[in-house]
Amino acid sequence: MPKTAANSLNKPSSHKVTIVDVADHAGVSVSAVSRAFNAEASCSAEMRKKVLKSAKQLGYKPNRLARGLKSRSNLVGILVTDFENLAYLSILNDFTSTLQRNGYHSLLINVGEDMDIRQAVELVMEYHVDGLIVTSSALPSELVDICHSQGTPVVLFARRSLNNAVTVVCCDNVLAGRMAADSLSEAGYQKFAFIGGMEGSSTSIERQRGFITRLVELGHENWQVSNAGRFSYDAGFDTTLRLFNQAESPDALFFADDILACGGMDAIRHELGLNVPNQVGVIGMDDMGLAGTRAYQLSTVRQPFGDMVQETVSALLQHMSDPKLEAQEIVLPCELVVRGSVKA
Amino acid sequence: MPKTAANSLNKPSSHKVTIVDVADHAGVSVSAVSRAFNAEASCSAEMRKKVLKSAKQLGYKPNRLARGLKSRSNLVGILVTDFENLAYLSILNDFTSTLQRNGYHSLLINVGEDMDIRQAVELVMEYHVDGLIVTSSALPSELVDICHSQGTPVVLFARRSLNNAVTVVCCDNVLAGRMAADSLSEAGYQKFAFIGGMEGSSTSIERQRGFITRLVELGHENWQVSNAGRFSYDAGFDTTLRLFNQAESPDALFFADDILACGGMDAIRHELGLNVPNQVGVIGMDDMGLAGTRAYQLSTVRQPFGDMVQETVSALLQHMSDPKLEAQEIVLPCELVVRGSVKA
DNA sequence: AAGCTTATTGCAAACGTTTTCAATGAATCA
DNA sequence: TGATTCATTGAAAACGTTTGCAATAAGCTT
Repeated sequence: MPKTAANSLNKPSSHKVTIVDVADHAGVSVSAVSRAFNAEASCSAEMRKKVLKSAKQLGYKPNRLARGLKSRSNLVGILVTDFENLAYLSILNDFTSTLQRNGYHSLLINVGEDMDIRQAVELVMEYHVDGLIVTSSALPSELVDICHSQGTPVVLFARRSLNNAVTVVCCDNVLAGRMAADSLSEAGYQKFAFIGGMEGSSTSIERQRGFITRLVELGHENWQVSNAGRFSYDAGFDTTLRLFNQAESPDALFFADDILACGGMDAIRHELGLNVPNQVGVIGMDDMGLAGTRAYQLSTVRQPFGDMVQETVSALLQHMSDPKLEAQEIVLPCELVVRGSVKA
Repeated sequence: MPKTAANSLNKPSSHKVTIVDVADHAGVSVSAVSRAFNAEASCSAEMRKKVLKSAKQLGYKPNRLARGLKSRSNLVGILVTDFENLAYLSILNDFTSTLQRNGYHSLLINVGEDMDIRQAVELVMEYHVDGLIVTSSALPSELVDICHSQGTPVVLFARRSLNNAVTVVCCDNVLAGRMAADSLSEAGYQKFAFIGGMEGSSTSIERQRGFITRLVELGHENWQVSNAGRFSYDAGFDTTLRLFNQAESPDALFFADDILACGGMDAIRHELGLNVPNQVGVIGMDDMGLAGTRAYQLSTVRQPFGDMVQETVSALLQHMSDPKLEAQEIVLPCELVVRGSVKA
């Protein structure tokens, strides 16, 4: 006899047990049960004890959807575009665990081909999330307004905003570029190149600006800019190859991203047969795990992702508890990590 | 004057616009509006048109929490432990986008320090998810029962189960181990070692079993097993070093994971100064992006994660539309990817 | 043309919580 | 002791949907 999944009668609490079942069993009102489950509500210790006992006996678990209808959903939307950047795995790890530790849970939205940023925002609003985190992506101020009009706070992660009505957490990408320029210049390299990632990416543009500006300040005139089009190993590899096939090859490269830099280094070493760091100096950005391996020993400008996540969640929590808190811009410092890809 | 976020009156639809506002505006019943928004419901074309027009004018968006109270939430829980394995970024990318394409959204739960697997399952049930995906983790049959008793289908990803009441999608890890053994044996290596990942990980154990069993079948007697304790670069590096400091060093290594293998290769090349593949042969497992770089050129047993994700979602959707569909075990084939870390 | 199916609509009852309000009783103060 | 606060509780009204049921209208069949 094929048994259907839903009607097994093995457990004492067979089907769905609700708040009223608990109330009946404990001989108290529904409101009392509700209050027993909400720490901040007014409820005597003995009442709470009695209710929780009944709840445990019956196997009661509150329905978060129903709760969300009247109060908060405990859901936070996380909008992610950057599934190409390996650093995002650990970023997601940090976001989810930090949010969970604070009693919130992650509605992860993949904004890409099938879903643009505005659809994504509208979607999470339909789920009545208590807060929204937008990673590495511009957010039209019109969408910020939608969120604010519903009382939903938003924090932008790793992305500066033109719109100053929204809180952002990022690092100083311009400064990062300057640090790379200083480091390569000090090491004695002469012919510089910047290799950018995705076309129009604001982070890429800022890093480029800092890098070039600083080179000019230092009196260098031999520099060029190239664009890989994407943040990927292959793009870094190919673009670097193209760069060295031109009339004048550079001898110092700053890549907008570590994965680009790894691709570039492999092209330089294994395809062009040049020595890093003696013939060519290389600096990446982010300090993802791969950068520290013996195979690459990549010098890089470390982006403090861990701290950035903490700051982002913390800012979001603040905005949630105080809706009239005003937007702020939190800029964390980058750090140059010196390894073997630049001359001493 | 400090303006509170929620009471701006710039937009025609200032506060929350609900289904009854739309009904009033369109001059129809609430039920009609509901049906207009649910494709499968009985509703005339003109009615739907009229309703959608009003809805758009008022800026109405259905409340998914309220909907979830009576019917489905369109939420799928994804339980992840493996934030250390870089392959999971692309896996998450595939899961979220595939689910979205089918109208479902991802409640991503990080099961780790603060939240064990049973808390995670109970949590997603509180959100009344329509389905549950559990990645690389054992699921006690008691928890499977909880889900089934609520009518929530579950699919295990990349993990075989002792419990045959639950659908699983995985690859044949034993066969993977056998393929690695065949490849290293054919290349002429003599002294074999298997380096496992996390203690007790079923995938690690199965790969080891296949590897060793096949070696024995092929008549080899010189083999050993070591355990890195984790699936990480450093663990692979250190464990390999230890292995070569023993009396008899191996000349052929099969690692339970690509990242372990990369750590191991770096130890062999840069610390021990040995040549890969001439002095030592190395095979990894998964074929994550890093394996294909010029720096590593790692031969590996490819796990078809993309297909596995598709099969997982597809199986979940089937279970959701037909609750009495019985559990199945979907085993996808692995593939040996030959690169430069094994002699020709 | 009368009866029969079928598609469309509205009414009202869920769905499982939270929260306002008023009521009760205990405790504090003068 | 009587008046006053204060904490605790219950009743009932939301919260914004979906859906079973009955009613109506419209299209077919004979």
